[in-house]
Amino acid sequence: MFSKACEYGIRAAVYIALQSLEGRRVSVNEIAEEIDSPIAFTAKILQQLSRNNVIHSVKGPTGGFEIERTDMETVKLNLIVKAIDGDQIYVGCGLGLKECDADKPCPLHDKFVDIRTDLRHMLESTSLYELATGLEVGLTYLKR
Amino acid sequence: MFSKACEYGIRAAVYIALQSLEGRRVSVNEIAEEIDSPIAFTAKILQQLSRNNVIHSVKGPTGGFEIERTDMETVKLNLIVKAIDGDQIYVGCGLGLKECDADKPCPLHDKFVDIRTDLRHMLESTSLYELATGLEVGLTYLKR
DNA sequence: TATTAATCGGACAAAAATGTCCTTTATTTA
DNA sequence: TAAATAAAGGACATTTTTGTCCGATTAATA
Ligand code: FES
Ligand code: FES
Repeated sequence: MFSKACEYGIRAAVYIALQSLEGRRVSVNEIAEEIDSPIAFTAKILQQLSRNNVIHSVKGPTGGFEIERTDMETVKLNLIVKAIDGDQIYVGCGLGLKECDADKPCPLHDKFVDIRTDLRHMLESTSLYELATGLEVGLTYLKR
Repeated sequence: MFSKACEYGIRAAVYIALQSLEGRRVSVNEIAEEIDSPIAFTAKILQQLSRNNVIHSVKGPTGGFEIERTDMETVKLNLIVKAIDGDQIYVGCGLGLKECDADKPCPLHDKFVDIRTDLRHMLESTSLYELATGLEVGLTYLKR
């Protein structure tokens, strides 16, 4: 469904949000440890998210990654997915035709669009804050 | 969502079903031409589908691929997807945790499972016959 | 029976995704 | 001001996916 990079990106962003709620700024090393992801690869993904203003980075000692409280409510998952995986999942044809076009649809078009629309709505309506608070309460996990 | 191999596999199976309805057996070359896919790669995928009894192959002159009329009604898309992509899309965690486990869920679990379940039901209820007849009527396309 | 047409299967090649390493840059603090 | 710390970024390595090539096998037909 999502690329590995995107999965790490979402998990990392949720972890950063969680720690930002506590006023803590976190390093790549801590993030990778807490979400069980490869450090250097995670660093690349965090750069992407930073460039796309999903998270905020600070260089130097006491530096690290954080998310403003207001951002973590306005930033929805679709922003992260688009930043990392692009928009193929939102606009691409389920059977791989060059474009998804309702005027010349593939055999699966109608049924596929239903699913894709649900997925899009879900991603557009889910904020980092919502996911982080579930974590905070101890109901959900970022690694196993 | 699906791998390229799986996309080609579904398109190929639908085309074979369509031609089998006309009593025609089709070659890899014709299939690849009609669904706009790489010939040799398509051949590999057809082998997989043949081994998994999704389609039937016949060697030698006048040979090719076909699907029994009864099979094309009982074979649902989930069989093709499982044969080619495995079952990660059915059982995997949306955020990439080692397993998806409702007892120790990732932050996205509930929302992701809803989508995944819809997708699974769609694939389990859609037959090749259904997709092929849409094509036959000229409402849908396998290439663009 | 020889030729031909088709899939099968294995080895290989190319491209994309995933992952690593190392140097540079910015910033804090001693 | 020097040392230490942390992200940024570029080059490189590995793995997976996608795609190609070619000889072996099977079966129809002249
Ligand atoms: S054309 Fe295939 S999903 Fe729309
Ligand atoms: S645990 Fe992540 S989707 Fe179920």
